Amino acid sequence: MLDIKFIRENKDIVIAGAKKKHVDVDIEKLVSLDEERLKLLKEIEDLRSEVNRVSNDIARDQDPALKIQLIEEMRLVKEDIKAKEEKMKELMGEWHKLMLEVPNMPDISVPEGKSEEENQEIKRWGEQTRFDFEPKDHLELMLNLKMVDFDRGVKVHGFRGYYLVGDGVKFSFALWNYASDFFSKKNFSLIMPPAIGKKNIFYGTGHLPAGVDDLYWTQDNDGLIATAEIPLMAFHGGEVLSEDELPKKYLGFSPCYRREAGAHGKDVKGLIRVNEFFKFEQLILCEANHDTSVKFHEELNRNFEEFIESLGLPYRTVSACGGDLGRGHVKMYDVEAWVPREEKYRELGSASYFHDFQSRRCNIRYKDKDGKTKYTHSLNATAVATPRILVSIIENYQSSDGKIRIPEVLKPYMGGKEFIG
RNA sequence: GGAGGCGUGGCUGAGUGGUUGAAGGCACCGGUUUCGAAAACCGGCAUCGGGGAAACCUGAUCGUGAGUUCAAAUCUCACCGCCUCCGCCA
Repeated sequence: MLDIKFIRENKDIVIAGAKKKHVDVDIEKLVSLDEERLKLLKEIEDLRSEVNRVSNDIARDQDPALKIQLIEEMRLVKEDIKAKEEKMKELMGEWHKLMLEVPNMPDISVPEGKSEEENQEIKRWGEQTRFDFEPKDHLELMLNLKMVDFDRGVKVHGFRGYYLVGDGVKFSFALWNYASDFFSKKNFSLIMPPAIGKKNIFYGTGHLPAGVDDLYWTQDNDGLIATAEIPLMAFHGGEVLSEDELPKKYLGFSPCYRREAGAHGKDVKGLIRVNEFFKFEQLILCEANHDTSVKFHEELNRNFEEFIESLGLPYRTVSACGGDLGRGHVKMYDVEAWVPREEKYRELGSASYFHDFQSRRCNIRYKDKDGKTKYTHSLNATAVATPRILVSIIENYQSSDGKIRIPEVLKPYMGGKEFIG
């Protein structure tokens, strides 16, 4: 959520920002609605002020006739207030709806573009893996090695259902333990959040209102989290932190549930796009300063790149274009790993920053050194998402006999074994 | 799931319809005192909006939301949360 004052005073910037993100929202309407809101607010408050004043007079005054007269007068004023409040309620409903739709402003460095096709490559690391044999895809490899069972997965969950079995499970644990150690060394505190959350927390990160159909809902109107980012942001919701406890760095680990409602026909096979998976997520709350946000954004992204490098996966980093950014994002990098069979880079995770867009919605503030209360900035980035990352590891580390060489750094977590299979 | 109790400022704790944004205490900040400190004494100390250059004026806030009333921390209803007991359970 943006500050209405900012929107009011920088209408043109906000309109341009929304346009860059290809978000259709009527800023002109919001601003004129806000003018109306302030005018009505003033009227209501003046009337209330009168009621307050006269009510005190009534309490003090001893003359019963005068009392009755004042009470009668106030009854009329009350009716006036009621009518105006009714109007206000209506107006606020629309005002709020519009406010939630206003996207955060993308950074000037964000490339123009409508969809992910126009994301801009900013870095490449490693040689694209080539084989002197016909490489298999992860599906075939993992099925042969009995790491995954899709037939029974679909039988049980339906479309996008899967079981991880045997070494598929072991490999996941290895990655989780490795990630936990790797990021803990970078001073992130481990958290396992609730995966079921009350509806309001989903507004905090910006997953609502736009993403209703992508989330799962329980009969109690709670939602299943799509990422640990959601409960991690809610963690300090409503709190006022002090500046010296910032930055807060958290490494959340949680199951993630996504309906992938808008993705029918996309990635229908394999482990790239599934309805439930596990993810370690980096999250930072820091002081409200653009340069600080940028610094931590680069740091988060670099952490993730280092992690991928340590696994020896060739990757590229792209800067997401305006149209590919979520509403709350100021800027986002995607890290994409090389998938040999498809001969293309596929997303492994992303790093984003939000300025105070999320903190404002979550009401996370801090007292700065001058004692002023401000909204923190927030950032987050993937640490590792399984089973998606298995796709690129399995395909890049395959040998001609269908075995999978285990990446050096994971060996200690796989009981020292060299190969799967 | 059943029964009961509770929710007031950073903490504690008064307050059951009328100048109560809220007594008292603790904590905190400033001052007096002191070589310095403690103690004592004096003063200050909620948040978020609106108007204003400012002084200041004004609205809202006692878990949340609605209602009754000229007037609500106080009365009514719903919801949320916490505690105790019973049931169920990894």
